Amino acid sequence: MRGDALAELAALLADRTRAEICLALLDGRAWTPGELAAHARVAPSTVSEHLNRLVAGGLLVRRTQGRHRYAQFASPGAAQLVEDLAAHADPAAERPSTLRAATAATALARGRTCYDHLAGRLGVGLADALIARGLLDDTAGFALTPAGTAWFAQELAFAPGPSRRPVARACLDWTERRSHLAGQAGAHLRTCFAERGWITGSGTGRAVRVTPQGRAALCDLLSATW
Amino acid sequence: MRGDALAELAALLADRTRAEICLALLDGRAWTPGELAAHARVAPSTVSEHLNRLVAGGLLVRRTQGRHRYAQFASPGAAQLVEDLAAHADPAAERPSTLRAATAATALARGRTCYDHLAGRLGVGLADALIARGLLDDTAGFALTPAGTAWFAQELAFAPGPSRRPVARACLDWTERRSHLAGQAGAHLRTCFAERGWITGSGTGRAVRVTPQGRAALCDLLSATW
DNA sequence: CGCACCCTTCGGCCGCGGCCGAAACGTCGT
DNA sequence: ACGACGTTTCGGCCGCGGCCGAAGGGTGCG
Repeated sequence: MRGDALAELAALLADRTRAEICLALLDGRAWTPGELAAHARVAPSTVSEHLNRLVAGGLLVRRTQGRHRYAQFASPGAAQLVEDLAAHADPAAERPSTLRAATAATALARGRTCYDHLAGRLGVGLADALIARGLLDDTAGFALTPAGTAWFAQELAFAPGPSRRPVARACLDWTERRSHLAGQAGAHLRTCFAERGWITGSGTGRAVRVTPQGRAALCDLLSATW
Repeated sequence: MRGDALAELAALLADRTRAEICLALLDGRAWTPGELAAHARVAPSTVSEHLNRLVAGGLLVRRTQGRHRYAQFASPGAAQLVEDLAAHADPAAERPSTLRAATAATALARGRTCYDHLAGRLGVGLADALIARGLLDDTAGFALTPAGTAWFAQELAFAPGPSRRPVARACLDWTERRSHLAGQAGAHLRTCFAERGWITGSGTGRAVRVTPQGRAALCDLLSATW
């Protein structure tokens, strides 16, 4: 293979600010340019240019939502690459990872929060189940069907608030590469499930675990199994 | 962790010439600056500076031998890092690797030639066995003991040639991170073993396999098992 | 012992690229 | 519709770093 390709890829991470950005993104969240600028202590315009390069290089993708343009990893492989490099660059930070991060990573992949809603395999699985039952329409983004609106109201006591925030919205999942449910309905799932004791935050991070009661309830409610 | 460390590591590979060097070194051989300069099409002085950076960064180590100063990877982990990056930079080149390179890599780690002598676990194991039997002295580099000289002459029909090349020399092994036997005696082991049918070159590369007869003979000769 | 060769260090040139501020664009909220 | 805000593009500055050629060691060979 040509060295140019390798050098080009490495150059993406060979800048302090871009490295800082990728390290921040390693938490799996999607960050806005403004957040990243504050985090890396540079001007927003600078971050914008860096994001352009990282996207062009295939490491990141952008998702535009209102006046925000979130950035996140393009693939688990890209994130993995950054993690490998970071581990080699700072072996000390790897130590606590060896066992803990491995389980933490699988826990995050299993289920986690994404801002205020549920993501990971749990989030994607929920969305799949809702679609399969005809409660969620995924033909153009995500939208609750009439049956879905009724179901949310009856089963989960959900009534859309007056906010302009969309009721249902598709949110691309980093680990699963598929969409999970965000928006008011997505946020309601999280709070409602937590109130009913169906899910618990496991550990300090954003990982989420389904309780035995939750497993039974969800199985009953959606014919879904976790 | 700080982004600086990650950026610094990535910067090592973020240059076309350095990337070319590392890619060349991926074959496990130790290259001279001159060879690398010809390979990368730059002046020797340029390569020299690049090697300085790569060594300072911990990716490479140098081994000086006569008027040559060979460069090779500092550790299997460093080589792995470059391979990971290269695979991500050029996924097409990865395809033939998936199965073949995996087995090839283990084959190389098991036994291979290093210029004209034996390396890998095979080479390191041979050196260990010779030391254990008091035939090879490793207190200051490698040197044949009187018993070793007699043993090489009797068992392997080895007589040192008139060349100025040292009879025994330690050669740092890339995969094993320990020394194997080079020099006239090391080269003789290889040719003699091959003549007797104890080893065969497996495949097109530099991988070497011990034949069943070789296994028995070596076990008999050195109480060593491969 | 001296020549030839390999490699390194040094000095200088040049271009790439990161940084910022100003200005343009689009979205949200009133 | 208008102002506020988040983001991007553009222009310009500056410094880092890759490149080479020349000069200076160290090693091997005759």
